[in-house]
Amino acid sequence: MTTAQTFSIGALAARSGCKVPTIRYYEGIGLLPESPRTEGGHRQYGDEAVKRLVFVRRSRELGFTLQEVQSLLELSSDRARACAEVDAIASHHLSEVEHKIQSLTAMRDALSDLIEQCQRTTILECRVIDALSPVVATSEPSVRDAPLR
Amino acid sequence: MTTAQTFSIGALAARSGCKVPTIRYYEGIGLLPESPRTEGGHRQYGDEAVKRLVFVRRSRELGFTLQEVQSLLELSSDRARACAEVDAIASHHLSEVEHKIQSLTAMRDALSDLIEQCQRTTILECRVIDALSPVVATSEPSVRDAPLR
DNA sequence: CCTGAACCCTCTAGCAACTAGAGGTTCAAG
DNA sequence: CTTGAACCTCTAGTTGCTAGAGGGTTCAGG
Repeated sequence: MTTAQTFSIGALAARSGCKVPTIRYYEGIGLLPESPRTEGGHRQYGDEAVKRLVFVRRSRELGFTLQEVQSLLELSSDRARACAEVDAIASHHLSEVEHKIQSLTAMRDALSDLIEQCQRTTILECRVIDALSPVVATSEPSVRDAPLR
Repeated sequence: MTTAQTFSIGALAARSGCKVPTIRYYEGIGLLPESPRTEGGHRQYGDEAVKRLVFVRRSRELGFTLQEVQSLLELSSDRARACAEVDAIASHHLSEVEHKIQSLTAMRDALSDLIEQCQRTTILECRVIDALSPVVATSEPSVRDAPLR
């Protein structure tokens, strides 16, 4: 007899690997459906909730935004549908991740260069501070044109 | 005669590469000192402000938090001080950056594996959805123990 | 001197994705 | 029945800005 078991939000948290407040938060923003309640108002869950929540957690671990997770969840429920949209979301996300890796790598290289050069003496000679400190034209607004943004 | 020139927040933005609201925000949180004002209440800046702001912008580009930037600014003003603290901040930040790179790289690898495996058919066979969807024990709370947090 | 455009002002609210806390209620074991 | 753990809601905080409303100032041209 595998009767449909229900369990509390704490148990769901333990089974899914999410924290209790996070689950409530997800429900609040509509990522999880509102659960049935006990008479006293406590949330009750079943195995479906665990599945959905683990799906969310894994997606989050891969760096998908909650918006993307929402879309993935919707798409995943329609099993006959073409998975091109899933692919599009994943590919787009992949390129964002790659972009982040690139800028972090650039940061890392710049930082380690700086740190290496620093001879651990005084601020006066610190390469780190040096590199951050700009040399400003003594008075006239000559740099006015630079369209930095 | 290089008289001390003053200029508006817009000009400071142009010279520093920061946006106007960002400058006001920095002032609001105490990262920049309150500037003098014109009679009408407009902020007035000089070259010092440009230096400080470019320092901030460069630090931000290297990924330092505003807290860290604050500390770096304070340290940098004391030119006789040992730069060990600067080094500590930078090194700590470097290790955080490296850590982020690692987790993003792991994400990237997992994602590109998934996407590669997906044969662009239907959701039913989509590897991406597969990988995200958990296989849950049919009823009993057997996984209860996992102390994930 | 006056007008009008371009700039400036403050204040509030919003984003992502939670986390923390206050203050109160329910559940389940003993 | 009592107790303490777990649950409830609600608000506010985090980071680093950005956007908007609703207004005031500045300054060059006429």
